[in-house]
Amino acid sequence: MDYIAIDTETHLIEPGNLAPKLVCMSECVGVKTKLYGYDDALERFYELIQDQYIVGHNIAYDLAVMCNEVDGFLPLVFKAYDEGRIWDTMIHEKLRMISLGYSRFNPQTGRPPRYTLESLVETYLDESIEGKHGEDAWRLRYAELDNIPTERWPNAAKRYALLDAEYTYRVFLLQRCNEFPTLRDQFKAAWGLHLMSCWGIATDKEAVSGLETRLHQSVDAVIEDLKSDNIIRSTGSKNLSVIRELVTTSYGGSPPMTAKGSVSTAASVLKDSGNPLLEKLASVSADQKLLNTYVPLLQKPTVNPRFNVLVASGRTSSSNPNIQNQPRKGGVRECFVPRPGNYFIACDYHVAELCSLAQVLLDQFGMSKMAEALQAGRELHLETAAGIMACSYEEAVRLHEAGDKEAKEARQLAKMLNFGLPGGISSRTFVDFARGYGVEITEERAQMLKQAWLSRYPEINLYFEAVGIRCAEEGGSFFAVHPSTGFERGGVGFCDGCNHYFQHLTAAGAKEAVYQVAKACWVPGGKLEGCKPVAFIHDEIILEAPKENASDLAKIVEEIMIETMQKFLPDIPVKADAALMERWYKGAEPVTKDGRLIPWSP
DNA sequence: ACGCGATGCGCC
DNA sequence: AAAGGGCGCATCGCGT
Repeated sequence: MDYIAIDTETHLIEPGNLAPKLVCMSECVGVKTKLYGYDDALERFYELIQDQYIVGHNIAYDLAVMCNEVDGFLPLVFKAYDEGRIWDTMIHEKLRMISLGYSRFNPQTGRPPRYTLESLVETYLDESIEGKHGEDAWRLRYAELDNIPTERWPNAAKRYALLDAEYTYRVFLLQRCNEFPTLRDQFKAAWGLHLMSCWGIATDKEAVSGLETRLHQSVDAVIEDLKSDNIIRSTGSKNLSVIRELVTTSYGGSPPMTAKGSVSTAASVLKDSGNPLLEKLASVSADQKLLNTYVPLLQKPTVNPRFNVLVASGRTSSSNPNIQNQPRKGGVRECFVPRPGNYFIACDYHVAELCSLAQVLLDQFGMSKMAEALQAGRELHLETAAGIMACSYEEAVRLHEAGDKEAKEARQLAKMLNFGLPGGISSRTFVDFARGYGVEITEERAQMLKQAWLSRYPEINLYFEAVGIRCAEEGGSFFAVHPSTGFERGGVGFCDGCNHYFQHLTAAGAKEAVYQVAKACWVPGGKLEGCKPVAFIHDEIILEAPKENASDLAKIVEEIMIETMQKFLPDIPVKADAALMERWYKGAEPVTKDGRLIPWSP
C-alpha cells in the first residue's frame, strides 16, 4: 500500500481551541505534491480517509482539524485507525529514541531529543527546512490566506505548505522499514488523548476564586513575617543561602544533604529543624505550591491539557496543565467540574500495577503466588498483611473486619510494601519511602517487612535476580524487550528495569482503553454516545456523562476498560470501579441507590 | 534578558 | 551487593 503524507495549515491555535479552522491541506506521495484550498481539501480528505493510508507529523492534530470541519469525518478517522491506515512520524521517532535509550538524553546531540518535523528532517535527511523561520515565514500566517484561492497565494506560502507534506513523506520513507511492535497502538492512543485535549475540562470559577482567597490568607501573612528575618527577600523570593545556613546550624553542623551535596531545604527538613522560623516556612510550603503551581492554570473557564502519548516506560505524560498531577488535597481537584447537565464518571483500575506485575511473574516463571492470590479473588493488601502477621489470609480478613488494630496497621504497611518494593528498593530506602506516607519505621523493621513480603511472593526474588543479571551482563544497563507487547526500551538499569515490565504493561492496557472509550463516546451510535472523555491519569479515565443515564454509562465504561485491560492480563482477573461525581473528588467511590449509581460526595 | 542545572514537590 | 520508576512545573542562583 502507498501512504500519502498530508499536512494542514490552519488558523492559529488559541487557548481553548486545539483544532482551529482549516485553511489548506497539502499532500505528498512519491515525488508528487499537491495543495488543496479549503473546499478541495475537505473533498480530498473525504476521499483519503475512507480507505487510503495516511501519514502525518503529529497527525492527530490534522485529523482533529478535519473532524472539526465536517461532523461525518470522525467515525471515518476511527475506522482508519482501526484498520491501521494511520502513521505518525513524530510518534515513530519517539519509539526509536526510547528503544535506543535516548528518550531523556541523546548522546549524539548532547541534548534531550526534539520531535519537531524540522528536527526529524535534520536527523533523517540532513537538510534544514527553508522558510520555517524569519520575517517572511508563512508558518503562522495562513489565516491571512483564508478564503483566497490558492492560485492567488504568494509562492512562498504555497511552497511552505507543500514542503511540510513532502518532508513528512521523505522522513516516513526512511521510517517505514523500521516497524515497532506497539506503533499502531501508540497512534491510536494519541488520537484518543488528543480528542480529550480538544474537548477540555471545565473549571468552576467560584471554586477557583475561593481556593485562591483561602490560600492567600494562609500564606501571605507568614511570608510577610519572614521578610524581617531575611528568609524571604523584599521581592518575595526565598533567600536560599540564608535558609541553608539556618538549616546547617539547626542540625548542629551536619544537616541533611541533597543528592549533589548541597544543604537540603526540603519542607520536611525545615519542619524537623527545631528552628521556629524554618518551621513556619515549612508550614506554608504546601499551600505555596498550590498557589504558585496549580491555581494559575485554573483561570480559564475551560482548560485543555495536552498529552504526550509516549514516555520511556510507555506511559503518557501531560502538560498545560498537567492533569495527571493535580493535588489530591487542598481543593484543587474540586475546581474541575463537568459541563452543565453532566456528571463526571471516574473509573479506575483496582491495583493495576500489581495485577500487571502478577501477570509478568506468571509469564516469566510459570507460577506466581501474587497471581494466585488475585485469581482467588483475594484483596492483595490483606494478602500481604497476612504475610506480615504470619497468619492465613482468612485470619487477616477476620481480624481486619473485626477492627483489630494490628491488622489495620499491617494492611497500611502492606500497601506501602506492595507499592514500593516491586521497584526493587532496598530496605534502607523503604524507610524513607514509608516516611513519605507518614510512617516511621526502623531499618531493622524494614528488613523484616521486606523479607516477609518476599516470602509471601517468592517468585519476586527470581524477578529481581533476572533483572540484576541482565544489568550485570550488559554493563549496568540493558535493552529491554517487553515479553508481551514487544515494546523496546534501551538503557534500562536495575530499578527502572524492575519497574519497567509491569508499569509498561499497565500503561499499554490503559492506553488501549483510552482509545476504546474515546471511540465509544465519539462515534455516533457508540455505546457511550453523549459522553466525553476529559482526563486520563495512568490507570483512570474521567468522562462527562449526561446525568439522566450516567449510571448505565458508568457501567459501560467499566466494561470497556475491563475488557480491554483483560487482553493484556489474560490470567489475572481485572477489576475497575466507576463512580459518579458532581466535581472532581479524589477517593470517590461507587454509591448505589435503588440499584443505580448516584454521585459520591465527601 | 534568557538559558540551564539543581532542587523540591505534585501525581500514579 | 545494592538499586523506585515514570513524569511536569516553579523557583533559585549562576552564567552568558
